[in-house]
This record gives sequence, structure tokens and C-alpha cells, in this order.
Amino acid sequence: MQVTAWSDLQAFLAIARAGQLARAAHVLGLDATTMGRRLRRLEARLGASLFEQTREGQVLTEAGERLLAQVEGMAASAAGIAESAGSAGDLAGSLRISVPEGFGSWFLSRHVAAFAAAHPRLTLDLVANSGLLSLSKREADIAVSLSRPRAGPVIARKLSDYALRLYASPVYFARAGAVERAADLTRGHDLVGYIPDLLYDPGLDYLGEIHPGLEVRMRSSSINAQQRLLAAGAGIGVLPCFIGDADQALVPVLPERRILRTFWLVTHKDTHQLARVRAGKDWLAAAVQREREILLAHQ
Amino acid sequence: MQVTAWSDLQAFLAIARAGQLARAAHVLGLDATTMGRRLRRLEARLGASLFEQTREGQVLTEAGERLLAQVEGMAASAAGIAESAGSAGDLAGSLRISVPEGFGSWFLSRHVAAFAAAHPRLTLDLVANSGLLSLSKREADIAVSLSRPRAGPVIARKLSDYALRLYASPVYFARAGAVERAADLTRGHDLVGYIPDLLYDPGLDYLGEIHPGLEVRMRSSSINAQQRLLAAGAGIGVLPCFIGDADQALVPVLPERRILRTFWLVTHKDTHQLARVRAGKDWLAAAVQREREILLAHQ
DNA sequence: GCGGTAACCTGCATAAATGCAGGTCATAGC
DNA sequence: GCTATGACCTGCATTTATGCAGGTTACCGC
Repeated sequence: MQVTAWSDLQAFLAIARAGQLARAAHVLGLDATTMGRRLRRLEARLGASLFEQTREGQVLTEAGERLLAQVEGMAASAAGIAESAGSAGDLAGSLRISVPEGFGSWFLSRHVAAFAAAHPRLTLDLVANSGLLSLSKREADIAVSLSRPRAGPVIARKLSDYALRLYASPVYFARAGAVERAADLTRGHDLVGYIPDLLYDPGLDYLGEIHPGLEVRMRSSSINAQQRLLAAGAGIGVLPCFIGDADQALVPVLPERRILRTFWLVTHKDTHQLARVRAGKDWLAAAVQREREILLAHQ
Repeated sequence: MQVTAWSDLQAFLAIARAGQLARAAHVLGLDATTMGRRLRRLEARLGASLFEQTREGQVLTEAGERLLAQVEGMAASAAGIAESAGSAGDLAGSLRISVPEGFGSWFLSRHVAAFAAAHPRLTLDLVANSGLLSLSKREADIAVSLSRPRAGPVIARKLSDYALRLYASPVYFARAGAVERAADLTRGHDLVGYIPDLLYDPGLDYLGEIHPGLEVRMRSSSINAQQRLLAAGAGIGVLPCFIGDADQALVPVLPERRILRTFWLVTHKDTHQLARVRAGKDWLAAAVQREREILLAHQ
């Protein structure tokens, strides 16, 4: 349809500004495959190649440079619209976001001030619990979950992948000895983990990916409690890297054993277009995009 | 998705410029229901009502006026893009359009010069035959058909409704007497129509909608031939109003008996995004939009 | 040539958008 | 109140877009 013309220009602009197709995709909340398709479609529509592929990403061609100058003009006008909407339709009321405990306290907590500053009349309820509030029951406006909900009147989209690793304190190693291989964990080592009966998400069953047969000695339903146990030298456990790497008292164990999980952004289908809900979604997406290196923790 | 933001602004602009939601929908090749949805979505996103409904259509609210000023800025930049694309990517080659014979000769023929002027290096093949060329076999780039193709690698979208009526010459009435009711056609009148065995589209079977049991005395597979027969006083027949009303030698018979049919715009799914194919589609859509009163022939 | 990084492609399942038709509602002129 | 005109709503089928995963290709530094 003709109306995709402007939105493909918007996609083009995002790529030009990001310098990388995948990064632009993430900024706009699209899959990279989709962003590639949109770019191809725009190029077909204009009959011109807009980017050359380089090792670092996409570099504008001459035609792309010319187009960018014009699309920047559109963007300037669009920015004025967003600004007017921001002031004229200043968000008020409250926004309740239910997130995994660790994500809330160790990651989002340093982004809340920016959100509050941007929306002075909006009250943000950041519910960081073991277990999530129900969107179906309208207990929260937005949820960040560890698995994608398949049923119910909700819309889910991938927020970000994140990495986890085993961590322990040097204090613990001094007491219990080093770990050379995963098999070492089956004997003579104390493991910290979740309470199997109280897993609020099957994705929290990490140890099965480290080595079969590992048994947890000290259990908690709270990732914050687990982190403190590890920092105090109580044992070895799996933490998201954005927590483990941030705690100076901890070091990674078998760092090559890197587990990946995904955060999902979930909203209710009836309210996902509300301005304050979209503001929350955009804020979350921008936050994880800005710190995706920390979330992915390649090394 | 966020990328719909710009396309919804494009939809808003079309409504603001057209003054009517349905007209704007047609300009952008959307259904009016869809256009309404997009408007609602934009209003939800911006938290503002953009139009007030009046009897004549949509009138901008204050918020709408402010938004329009900004979106016009985007449109000015977008116009520059279209202009650059038009000149930089000046269309060349050929474009073959297969259309129903009457539509080609009586309607499109007066629009061809404008298209040719706009695309001086593009050769236009307007194939106006009884029966259409096959898009599946790439015999044509675009087809205008009387029914919507359901199978094959093609994309169909409604181009326009058009009206048909019975017509005859005053010369004929002088010879055969007047027609007061549809039933009069079953006796003492000569009917002109298509050859049943050679109907290239079931939609051409009009007489069944006038009155049951009507039999055609003079048959032709060519609408132009039928038109000439009627103009020469040979009988009564059904013509599209854009033909019948244009022929000074003809008058409508039982004008309240107005038949509606639909033209469908068909392209091949692999080539519908090609610039020259899109140019042809846009030209066709604009042409029927410009003369839709003639096509619909309310009175 | 190898390896790291990014993009592209394809198939397929899923989600979202769209089109259509029918019915109802809103606006105004008469 | 009636009528004409336009918009809105809903349900549902269809179409289109998107996401995902896996594999391949392209770009370059080493």
C-alpha cells in the first residue's frame, strides 16, 4: 500500500542514523529481517540503492545521502509533532510495570529517574517481584517476562536477550577450592539457586544447562537474596551477568559456560496503544538498547 | 509498531487534504474502514481528537490544525523525495496494461496523453481487448479485470465500482416503440448483448439482472461493436454509463434500473513494487478517482 | 586463508492489518 | 421528522507483514 511509503522512509532514517541495520531494527522495535525487507522495498520503490554494505555496517550511497537530506527534513517536522504531543498531551496518571526482580533492581532502577524526569506528572509503579502481575487481570500495564505468553489478551514482543553465568565469591573459593570443569560442581561444592516448587517461570531452571545432576543446597525465590548469598561466600550460583558483573564481590565461574535467556515485553491488547503505555514501552526498549552490551555480556 | 507512526501521519494528511475520510481512503488505495482505524490509532497515540465530523465530511479541530501545519512540513520534504525519485529514477522501458475493451477505449484513452507526458521514456501498451492478458504468464504488467482473481501469483485490489444501464437510440424507439417496464423487453424488442459462449467474465452477464428470460438477438464479443449497433438503432442493450452517457446518439432505457460492477486492479506479486508498475497503478487509481462521478453515474 | 562482524535469504508459523458487507449513528438542510 | 450524506462499528475472512531460526554471503583486518 502507498501508505507504507512514509514508514519505509522512517525505517531508512533509522538505519542511516544507526549505521547498522540490526541496531536500527532494534530502535524501531522490529526484527532485523523485517528491517532488511523494508529497506529492499524502499530501494525497489525508489529504483536506487541506498546503502553499501561494509564490515562495520551500512554506509550511505550517493543516492542515500541525497535521500537522507530530505528525510531529515521530514524527521525535523516529525520531531516537532512528538514534542507538541509530549507537551500538549502531557502524560498523567500512573503506569505500573511488573518486572523480574533482578531486572528491576539491578537494571531498570538506574533508568527510572530519567523516565520520571521526562514524565513529571506520571506516577511509575515498578513492581519488581519474584513472579509477575497479571496483565489479563489488569494488575499491571506492562510486564517484562522471562517467557513469551502464548494465550490471553496480551501482546508480546521480544525485549532483549540477556546472558547469565555462574558466579561465586573469592571468599568461597578460598574455602571450597577452585572449579576447573562443570563436573567439579557435582562434588564438594555448594550451589545456590531457585526453589524448584516455586519457579515462577520454567526459564529459571538454569542449572540443567550447566551440568546434569546438579543439586542446590541453598535455595531462595529471590534473585537478590541469591546474589547476597553468593557475595557472602555461601556458594556458587547462576546470575544474570548484568548483576554478577556489577557486583565487585563476585567473579564468574567457568565463564565460557554462558547461558542465554530472553526478556519479553508484554502489554494488554486493549491498552497497548495508550500514550502512557507506549511511553513505558519505548522507555524500556531504549533502556535495553542503550545497555545491550551489559545485558549480553559477551566477555 | 512504532514505524506506523509516520504512515498514520500520511493518512492524516490525506484526510485533511481530501476533507472526507472515504475520499482520502481512495486516494491512498485503502478501504474507508481502514482509514478510520488509522485515524483512530493516530488520535489515540497523540491523545487528541483531530477532526470533527460534519455533514460534508471531516473538519479539523484546533489540535488537528496544529498537527497539519507540522505534517505539511513532512509532506514538503516527501514531495522533494518523490520529485528526485521521479527525475533521478526516470522511468524507462515499457508498461503493458490489459484492460476491458470499453474501459480502454472510452475511459482510459483520454488519460493516456497525461501519462505519456509524465513519463516520456516509458512506452505504454494499452491492450484493450475482449478478454484479458495473463499476468501469471507475464503477458501484461497490469490488468484491469471485471472480477477479482482468486488464484495465481497476483495481487488484486478494487479499482472502482462503475454503473451500467440499458441504452438505445431514439431511431430505434421510433421503429419499435417505447419501453415502459422491464417486462416489455420480453416481447417486441431487439436486444444486443454478449455471446454467452464467449463471455470472458461471468460479470458480463447483465441481462439476467434486468429481467429473467431476456434473449439477445444480436450478439458481439466487442463492447465497441455493441455500442455501434445500439447507436445505429439496431436494438437495446446494456452499456457502462461512461460509454452510454458519452454517446450523443443514445439515451438510457429504464434509467432506474442501474447495474453496478467493479473494476479490479491486478498486478503480479513479483513485480507490483517495480517503479514503473507502481506508476501505472497510481495513474489508474488517480484517473478513476478523478472521474468517479462518470463511472458511478448516479443520475 | 581465516576469523569476526554484519547482512541477506528462505521457509514457515504467527500476528497484525486490511477489505468487505451490513447495519447503525451523526450531521444538517428542508 | 424526514432525507441525504458521511462516518463509525462489528464480525469475519483474507491478505500482508512480521518474527524466528538456521544457513549463507559479504566485508575486511590480520
